[in-house]
Amino acid sequence: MNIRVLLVDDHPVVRAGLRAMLAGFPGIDVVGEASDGGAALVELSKLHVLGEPVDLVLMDLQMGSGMDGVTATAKIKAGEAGTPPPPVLILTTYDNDADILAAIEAGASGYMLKDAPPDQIRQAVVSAAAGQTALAPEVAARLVGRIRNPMPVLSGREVQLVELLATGMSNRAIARKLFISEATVKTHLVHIYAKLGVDNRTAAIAVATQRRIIRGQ
Amino acid sequence: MNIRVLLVDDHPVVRAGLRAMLAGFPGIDVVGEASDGGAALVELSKLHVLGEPVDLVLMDLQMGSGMDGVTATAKIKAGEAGTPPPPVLILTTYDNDADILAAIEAGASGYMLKDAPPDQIRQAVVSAAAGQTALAPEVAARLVGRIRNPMPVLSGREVQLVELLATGMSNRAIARKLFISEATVKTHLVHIYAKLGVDNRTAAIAVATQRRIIRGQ
DNA sequence: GCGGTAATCAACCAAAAGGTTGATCCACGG
DNA sequence: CCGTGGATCAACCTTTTGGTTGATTACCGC
Repeated sequence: MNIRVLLVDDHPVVRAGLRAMLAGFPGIDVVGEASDGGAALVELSKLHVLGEPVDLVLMDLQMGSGMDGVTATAKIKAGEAGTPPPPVLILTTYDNDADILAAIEAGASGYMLKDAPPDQIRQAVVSAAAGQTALAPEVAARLVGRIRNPMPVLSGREVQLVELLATGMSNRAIARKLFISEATVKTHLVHIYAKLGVDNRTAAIAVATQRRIIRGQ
Repeated sequence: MNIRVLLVDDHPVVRAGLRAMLAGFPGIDVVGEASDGGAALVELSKLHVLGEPVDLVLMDLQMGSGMDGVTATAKIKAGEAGTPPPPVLILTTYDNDADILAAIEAGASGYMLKDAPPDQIRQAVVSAAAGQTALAPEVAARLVGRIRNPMPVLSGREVQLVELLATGMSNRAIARKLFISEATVKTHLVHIYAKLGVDNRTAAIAVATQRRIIRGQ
């Protein structure tokens, strides 16, 4: 029985590339495409009622418009497409802590980088479809590094704070955005500064960007 | 006579996608691939001595490693591949002012976005190979908007300030580093905030990074 | 169940940053 | 030669951040 894959990426070029690449591998069939998370949910449900179940969703995290990959992953895992939730394999361009944490938290089964060689992508697809976890070597190394060196590591919430910091938001704005008090924001910041070895928000952004805790662009 | 295209992108997936997409269009042949700018120059020269000239280079600007697209474009236009310089069409993910300007300055004949529909890409390839300029609608709109409403430009000193800002230095530290008073630093910052349309240093860093006034990462 | 960690909030004070006004000096161009 | 804009500085005041202390809730692992 072949692995039935749904592609989700907002770039037609990338969808064509994945389709062409996966077509070269026996045992893998691309049964659908979608340009964003919302379309993916619709496509999943459509394929389900047609009796053509999807074994694996291959999805980019960053979508230019429409529902983003993290949200879509969470909704798929929650069964909101009206289907038994298939594994979701993230295939994206960047490897930073924030993206990886968000994807795993949302229920992704794997995290691969787009510049991976074709065979690595093939293996990841097969593993993820079989219910296993598939991580790119770069990603795996990051996670192992975190475990080996657990002290200077930011919690998920703290990473989220740093991301908002980097957009230039004030403490008040962050508090409103996260529905918490300014006092809590300040507490988080103090912890973040201590962990990163800095004493102000701009230095925290600089260090977090350099350590690839957040993405610098 | 078909248009002979060389693909340059560090993502195998994207190269496969472009190859598959262009294969569907009559009159266009992909005659080579390269994973970065340096490899592109080598490939160009190799195809030249083989008597298989390239009519168009289709290239991404951001290459993970190796020579970046802007440098490669400039070198191709300077004839450093030992060939009559073919037109270079940029096909990339982002539409930043700085990227567009850099590409055009380096001699690119066009600037398209990867999320463009296949037919738009086809038209751009044909136009660029014919020596015309091909701009994505989003890019054209940006350039026109820039002319109509020119963004205030930071002075050299101000850019220098923003660079130091992004390293996380305090006003006092910046003052000492530049041998000026804190008052002067604050004055510069006020001007910078006004020009960038923000009201604090982190937002200034975010905007400056996004506009590629400084480099992130 | 106990101890650790994460997340939440409050009050307070000190330090830094933000905003305003006004001023001097210098270089460059019409 | 006079205006414009860049770079420099000062005084003053308001707002935001940073640093500390202390406390509650909840979950997780042993």
